[in-house]
Amino acid sequence: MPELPEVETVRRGLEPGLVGRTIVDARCTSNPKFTSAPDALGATVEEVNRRGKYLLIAMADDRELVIHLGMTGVLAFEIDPVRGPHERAAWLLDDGRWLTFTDVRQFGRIAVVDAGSYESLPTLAALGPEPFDESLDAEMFWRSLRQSKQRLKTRLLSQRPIAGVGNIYADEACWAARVHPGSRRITRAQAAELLEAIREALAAGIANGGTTLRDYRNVSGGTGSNQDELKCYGRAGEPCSRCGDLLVSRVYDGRTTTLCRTCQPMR
DNA sequence: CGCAGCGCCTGAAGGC
DNA sequence: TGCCTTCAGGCGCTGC
Repeated sequence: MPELPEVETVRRGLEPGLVGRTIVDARCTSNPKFTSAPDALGATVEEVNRRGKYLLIAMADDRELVIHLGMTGVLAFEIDPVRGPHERAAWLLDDGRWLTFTDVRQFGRIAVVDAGSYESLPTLAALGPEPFDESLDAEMFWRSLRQSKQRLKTRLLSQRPIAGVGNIYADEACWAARVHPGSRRITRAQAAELLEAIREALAAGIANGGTTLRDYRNVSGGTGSNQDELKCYGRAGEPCSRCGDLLVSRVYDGRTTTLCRTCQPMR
């Protein structure tokens, strides 16, 4: 499930091959989530940017090609792509290569919008600050968390307090910061610890080329290695590497959550 | 307006 | 072996 580190890895892989290229052909399937892909036809790519989990491909006509990978979206450069059953869209570049978008579960999304106009993508329009934005400090983060009565985990996944955190990195960061993901109120000090833990977890994810549990691939088809470094996510039933107590699994607002009851007390 | 709940979607895995 | 059920989960949408 691509979260910020996976999307950033994809962004870095796309950038050198995409900037300066003009889109000369395009195709898509009939699922409305992907039918905007051909709207980028004729445009020249100026920048490959990212906000949270969204790829924002800036084009010379002041529009943006927005791509969200959803759960199983994979972008790849290919010379002569086999149009497999899961290909949802593809763009032919003026150097003869195709950029293909495959997405088994079709949770991804493609949109072409006027630059910065995100009304059709409400989560992007209301996205919180980038994790590595220096103007985001612990006080601001704590205030944003406090604004809501939602559980901490749910609030993090809303993308409002901070952009780009999904289920994996939320569990990892809460574990590292010793805060309970089901908590509805955390202290200023806990928020400071959590912000630092989120930054460390995401930075590690990027450094390791992302987390590949099943579907995630970079644009070269390779896997990441961060799955080998996870301390909490997906390890329910195994001993906590910090205290030895068994990690447990909970469901909060429909999201499976792993935590250590000893290291992460509710208060 | 905030937020809980649901639906989308398919393949893997587990139960019988 | 094969059928059926459950699960994974980000985000958009609906309705309270």
